[in-house]
Amino acid sequence: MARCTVTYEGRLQAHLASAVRLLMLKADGSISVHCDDGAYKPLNWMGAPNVFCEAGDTWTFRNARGERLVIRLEEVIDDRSFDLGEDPGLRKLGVESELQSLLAAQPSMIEDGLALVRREHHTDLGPVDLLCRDVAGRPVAVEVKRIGEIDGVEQLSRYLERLRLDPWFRDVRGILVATSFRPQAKVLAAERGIDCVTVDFEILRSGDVDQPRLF
Amino acid sequence: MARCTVTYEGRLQAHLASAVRLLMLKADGSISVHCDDGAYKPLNWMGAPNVFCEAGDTWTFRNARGERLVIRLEEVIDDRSFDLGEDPGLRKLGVESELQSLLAAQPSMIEDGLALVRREHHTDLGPVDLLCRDVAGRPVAVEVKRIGEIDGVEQLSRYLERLRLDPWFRDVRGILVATSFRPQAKVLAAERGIDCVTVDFEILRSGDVDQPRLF
DNA sequence: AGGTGTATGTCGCAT
DNA sequence: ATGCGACGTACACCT
Repeated sequence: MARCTVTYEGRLQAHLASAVRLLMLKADGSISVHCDDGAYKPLNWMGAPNVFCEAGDTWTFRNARGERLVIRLEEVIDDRSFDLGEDPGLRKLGVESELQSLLAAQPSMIEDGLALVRREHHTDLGPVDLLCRDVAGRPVAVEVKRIGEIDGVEQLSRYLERLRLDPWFRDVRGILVATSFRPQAKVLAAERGIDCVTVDFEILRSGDVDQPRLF
Repeated sequence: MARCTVTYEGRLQAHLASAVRLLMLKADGSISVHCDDGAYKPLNWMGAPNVFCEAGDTWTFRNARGERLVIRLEEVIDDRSFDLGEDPGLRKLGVESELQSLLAAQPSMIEDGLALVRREHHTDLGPVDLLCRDVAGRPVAVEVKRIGEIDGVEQLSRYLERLRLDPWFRDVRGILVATSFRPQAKVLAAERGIDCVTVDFEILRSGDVDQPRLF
């Protein structure tokens, strides 16, 4: 805890005038500067790896990209150090990768009779989440999102455009699957001839045999 | 500083097994949980505003979106409180807004004879950064980015598509201006008939009369 | 090292 | 409240 000024020069220039702030120096060599508002973002920071240089009351951190963080300490109010040890880390459920594997195991939840051909099918522009075949034998590119937004429509559009250059996928159609949709995404999807399908995590999990449990 | 377990349920489910961590409670009521790695992201957090409930060794934070963060304290190692006061805040230079105003003041830096018609011209799909007219009198939509990426091309494409529905802008062309470009962005821009122009902050600032200075 | 996609992104601004 | 774009986005993953 210290009264300090902070200067960052790198992707932009930033300056913090003198005030009392929390300086957090971590085991990996990273540094962050926090004020008394905002849970998530530090005011300023420098990630690891960086080169630390102490000169009098001035701390300088430099990284490989030529960025520089300079902290001038005017008054150290409190200085404490703790040994935290290794952290077991965060276990997460309900992210896009889980959604994708649940849907890969039960593609008929997307559309009646839909069959999985391949997961993460590679195109020049990136991977198609699920490549399927519908009940009529027509190829279907499925893009999976937690939330259906305009970017997801654009992404699937690019994949479809690229796939259709291949005679095998000339008549491929697209489905955007998500747990919820923004209105604008639905509008754009309709314009592009892409179907939007809403799915539910609970229902998908209840239909899958070996579902993980957190608690 | 405390040995604790943490559970979050909201946009996803997350769980942290028992370990020693830094719990940061700020003046705005926000809470964040930090381990000994990573300058930027907390392991878990709940922003303000939220409702705090203390019951024995268990802290619960709830927000309006129905998200819930539960911290179970197993051992408090250190508990300190500091008054930081108001922070003067971060002053920044070199962000997109500065780039846009520099270019608005000197549109000829984008292309010879280019003249500004309007900044932030509104379309149904969002604002066009700079609406201009070229030396031949043809309308030009300019999208300004610090870094030219594929998203910027998509964004400008959407604006152009929408503008061209208006007879006044039937023959509008697009220019993406940035201080640097990703190769993929240039490829997609070429496909879409969009020009890419690279500019330099230093040169733009030197051509502008009242440029701000941080230090 | 560079490109791409995800995120409990956050944050600010306009509607 | 929601939509939308910027951010030193960070971060994991892949080539």
